[in-house]
Amino acid sequence: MSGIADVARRAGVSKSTASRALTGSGYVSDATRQRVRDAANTLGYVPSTHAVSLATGKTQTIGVIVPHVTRWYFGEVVDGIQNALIARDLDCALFSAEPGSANRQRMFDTYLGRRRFDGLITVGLEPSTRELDRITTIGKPLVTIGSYDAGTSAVSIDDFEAALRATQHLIALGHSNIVFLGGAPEDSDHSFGDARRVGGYRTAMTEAGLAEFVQHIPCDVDMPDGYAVAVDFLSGSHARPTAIVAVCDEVAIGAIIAARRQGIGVPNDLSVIGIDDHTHAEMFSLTTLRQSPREQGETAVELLSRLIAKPRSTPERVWAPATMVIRSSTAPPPEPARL
Amino acid sequence: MSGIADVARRAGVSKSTASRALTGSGYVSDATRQRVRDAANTLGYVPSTHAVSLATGKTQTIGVIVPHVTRWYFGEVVDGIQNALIARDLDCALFSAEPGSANRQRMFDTYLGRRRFDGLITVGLEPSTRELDRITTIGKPLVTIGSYDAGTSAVSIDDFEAALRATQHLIALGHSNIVFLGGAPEDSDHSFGDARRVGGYRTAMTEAGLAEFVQHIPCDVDMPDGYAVAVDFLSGSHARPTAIVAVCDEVAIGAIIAARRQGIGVPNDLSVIGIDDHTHAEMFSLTTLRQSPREQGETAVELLSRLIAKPRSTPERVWAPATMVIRSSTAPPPEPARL
DNA sequence: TTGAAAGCGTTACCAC
DNA sequence: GTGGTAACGCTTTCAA
Repeated sequence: MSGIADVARRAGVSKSTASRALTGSGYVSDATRQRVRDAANTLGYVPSTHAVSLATGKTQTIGVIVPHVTRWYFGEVVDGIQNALIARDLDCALFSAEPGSANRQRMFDTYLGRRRFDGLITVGLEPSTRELDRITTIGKPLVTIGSYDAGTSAVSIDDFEAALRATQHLIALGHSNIVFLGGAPEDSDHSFGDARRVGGYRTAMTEAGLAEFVQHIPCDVDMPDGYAVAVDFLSGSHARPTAIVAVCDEVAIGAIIAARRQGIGVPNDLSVIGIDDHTHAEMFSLTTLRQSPREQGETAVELLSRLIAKPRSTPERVWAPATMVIRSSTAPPPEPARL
Repeated sequence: MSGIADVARRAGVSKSTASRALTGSGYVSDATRQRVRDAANTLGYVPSTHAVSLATGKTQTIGVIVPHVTRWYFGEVVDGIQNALIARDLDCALFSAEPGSANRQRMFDTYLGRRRFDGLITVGLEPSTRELDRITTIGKPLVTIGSYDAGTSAVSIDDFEAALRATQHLIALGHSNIVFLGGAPEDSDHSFGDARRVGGYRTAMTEAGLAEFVQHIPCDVDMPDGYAVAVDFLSGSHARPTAIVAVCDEVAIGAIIAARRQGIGVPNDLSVIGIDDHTHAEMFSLTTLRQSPREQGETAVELLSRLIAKPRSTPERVWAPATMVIRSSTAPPPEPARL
């Protein structure tokens, strides 16, 4: 574990010169620079990041806050962030903030306060006002992925438009009785992306004169609950819808499985469209709006790096693309419905 | 951003006393301790971790190496680790090491060398000998989850026994033509847990005098590939097996979906058993051996903490439990097979 | 029980 | 171009 002093001695220069040669800041002759580098190499010199941090005030770390890492979207984003970070020689400190957990509170109180990061990326975070307040008073650059939008730098798809297009696709196929499946109930106070998607659906329906058919069936945003809720309402006595817009692919897939279980053919009896293009979407021939959380993670790192380099620059809002991928879970409604 | 000097001044003591009072090391009178604490509180004092690290040599961070975070097992483990870490006031530095990626190499070379962690947890890592070498020469405490076993502290289920029991369950139901689905091919050089599971299956079959039926069908360890490969061999012309032992639940679920698609009834025509008790297992009524990656993560943190506290202590090997959860994807073989 | 001062390993300012 | 030296913010002897 040799330090910069050892390197300097071996290269026959002072610590300051060695530092300059190694970090590339300030004037050093090419000859000395080479000597210092050689010395560092043969010594296997690795700078102590603590010392560097203490001296520079930079941590070379960025913090990532994520509700949990087990849902597809979050996992992909984290992997994307990781990749971008490694390429830039930055460390990734992961903080999970499961909604409602004691640890979340602790994380906000203790961890954030330590400021062991040069910048923060929050993914899918739906902060309470108290939490939001905490985050902003930290005073570190911040980029938000796929969640709230408070004038900070942010990247996400346009949730409203994605759901709008998904719904319009169904309408164009001839459907009228279209249901929106998934997300928190309308009156819930923390519904961010979900709520915008419901909004897009609602608007598409209304604009097409189908306001009477508008129906939002809330459920947890995961496959098992999508399945369970779909089983329930598909077997209900009311007029079964001919199409479903799901809040995301996981819920869509849950619905497809539910339908199959009940002998309801997809897409012949029921069309289903999702949002995401989940890894499993192809397997279920799911028509969906593709987004790439991985790339969103990379983009966020890019924005954050810029913010760290120029702290006073204005926040940027990046709209990630969502492109329609038509597979075979959507089709025109069955004949009777057309009458 | 007040420092310990400010606290000391406000409490009317020296920096050293303030430090002792706050860290709880060394003698301080109760009265002064209280005064220092009050001062720290009103000032909102947060120690600079860099300075602390520099002075103590401890980083208060533990590193977690994981291939990626998008598979169920890994995601759950990481969440478990996170939870345990937060409770101990430790930071989590995440390193992804996707097999074969350029970043993996970079991570091993650069990141590990920085030693910005007091200990390391590797999850499902299947290290090359070069990588293994690198990890051990780091000289930091190490705990391994669900992967190789090199005399270091480790936690995982007994893969061999889990597959053995899964297979025996099928045999007890009356099956003979039982296939093992998933994992790397036998001759692959990096097959760790998978290979042990194949071994358990093979042993159970042999012991039951069913050696002639032994058949390992490799596939990637995820649902889409389990599905694809199952579609293939279930529709093949050869005698279809009456039961499948899947390397994990994701593959098992893929197989179930494949079977359904082909009109093969589960469990009437085909029994399927998995290992994991994946979040989706219940939804597919999957019989499986339950393990809790979350708890394994927590256990690993516990082992690691002990190792960090007493660096010379001997490594511990923890076998996580795997308990059979019988749902309805397994049943006796169809009549013809019994003859 | 307390305080002064010496590190910990860098960077950065300021002379030379 | 280069070297001396003072930070950076804390912990930890060692005296008192």
